Amino acid sequence: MTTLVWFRNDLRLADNPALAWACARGEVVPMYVLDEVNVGHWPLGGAGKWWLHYSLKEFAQNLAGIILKRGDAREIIPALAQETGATAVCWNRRYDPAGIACDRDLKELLRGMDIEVASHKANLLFEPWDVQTGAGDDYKVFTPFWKACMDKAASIGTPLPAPKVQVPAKLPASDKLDDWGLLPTKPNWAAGWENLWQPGEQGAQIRLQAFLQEGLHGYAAGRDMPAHNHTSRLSPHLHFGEISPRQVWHATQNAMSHDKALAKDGNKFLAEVGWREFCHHVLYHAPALPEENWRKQFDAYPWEDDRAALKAWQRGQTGYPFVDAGMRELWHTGTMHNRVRMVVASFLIKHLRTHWREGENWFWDTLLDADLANNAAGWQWVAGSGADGAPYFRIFNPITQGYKFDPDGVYTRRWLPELAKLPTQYLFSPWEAPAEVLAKAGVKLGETYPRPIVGHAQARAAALAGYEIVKTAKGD
DNA sequence: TTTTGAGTTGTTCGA
DNA sequence: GTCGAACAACTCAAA
Repeated sequence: MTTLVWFRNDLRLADNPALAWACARGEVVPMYVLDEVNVGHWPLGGAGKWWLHYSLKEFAQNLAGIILKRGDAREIIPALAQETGATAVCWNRRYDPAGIACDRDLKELLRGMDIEVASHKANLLFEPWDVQTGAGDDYKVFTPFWKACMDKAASIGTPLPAPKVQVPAKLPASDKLDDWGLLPTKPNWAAGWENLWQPGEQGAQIRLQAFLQEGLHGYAAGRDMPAHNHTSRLSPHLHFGEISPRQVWHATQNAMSHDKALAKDGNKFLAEVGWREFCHHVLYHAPALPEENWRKQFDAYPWEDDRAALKAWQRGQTGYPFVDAGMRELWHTGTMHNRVRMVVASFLIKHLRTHWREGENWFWDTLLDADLANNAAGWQWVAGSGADGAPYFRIFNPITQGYKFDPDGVYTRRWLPELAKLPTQYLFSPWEAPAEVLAKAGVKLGETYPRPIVGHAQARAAALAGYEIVKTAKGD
């Protein structure tokens, strides 16, 4: 019996329930659809396209063939099922609103054609509808959510091995990956990225093992220091499903069981995986999360619309070195350290009083790990409009944050070579440096590096004043 | 139903 | 220089 396996963000052989299910039935026709229709407001961003290209390239090799099609999945899948004589179609579930709607339509369509349809849990540890409060509601605060998850950790189960995949000798015609134009050309802003990242299932496993061996010990404290290698850097692999959260969970538990000293770091890391679960939980129960304030009172916030300021932020030219370092890391590598993400997001939202959606859009286009749930929930969290959000008065001081989390200035100097010779004392606020110090470091403010586009104290006061308006606004 | 305790990641001010 | 309190009240979740 032939099964059509529709791969989406689950580009892996191991621990892939849909693939395992299909293999148990017989022959497998693997396929991927570059669907630019069923995406809501969120067509794949530039960085994501780059990753997808290489991920698909490796995946096709591992599978010994995959059918690539571009277009509306609701038309392509039924047609291909018919062409291949598949008696079943299966996939792993996704949780974005447009994807859910598409899958629902397809299910009905295929069943009407007398084709069996099976969807599987693969990309989350816990289905969003399976985690409920005592009253049967969805969770809105992380800590009790994760506690409820941990109470049923036994349900996570064991990762599945990679199955033996029988692909028919003759597959229907496929697009050529290179014809999809997923890689940037003019200009090639991703030059050298292949040295930084290894997209694909193998790269994901290598990354996980490297993290468990080199990064996990000391993770709880080290994860906040952007100059150190204590973060897992698994997020793009997880986003594209080259590794499953269940594999991450088991490997981490395994490491913890062999070294009791890893308990604190391991649980902290798993809680971060828990935040990924929480973000998906929130998105599933509030599908407008990427577009609308989760707390309606924030509709009253008096946002600024300063295009020049937004551009300065995007380009890493705000005059606040810690912020600019992060934005340039993002542009040059397709990622940004988590601590710095919070600082740059706080700066855009609170210092520049720019709507969080501007930041969300920029991250969506430039982050390799851009993920609808994580991105939306993260930005709303910083804005204070989201689930379990930061209180309004938490306004990161971009100077203090630099001193605190990049005490030697290693990270900041790496991304701002024009300030490399500045003593650390002035690195995070060069405008405070005496003229002779600037001269000695070869810094000309306003020429080699910008003056701050806003004053910290002034911007902070303006942000707080904005929240006064939110405070008096009615909820829904 | 009502009550109670708690809530990822911070900053500033004044004693 | 260090340390605790204030920054608001609100919403959430469970007892």
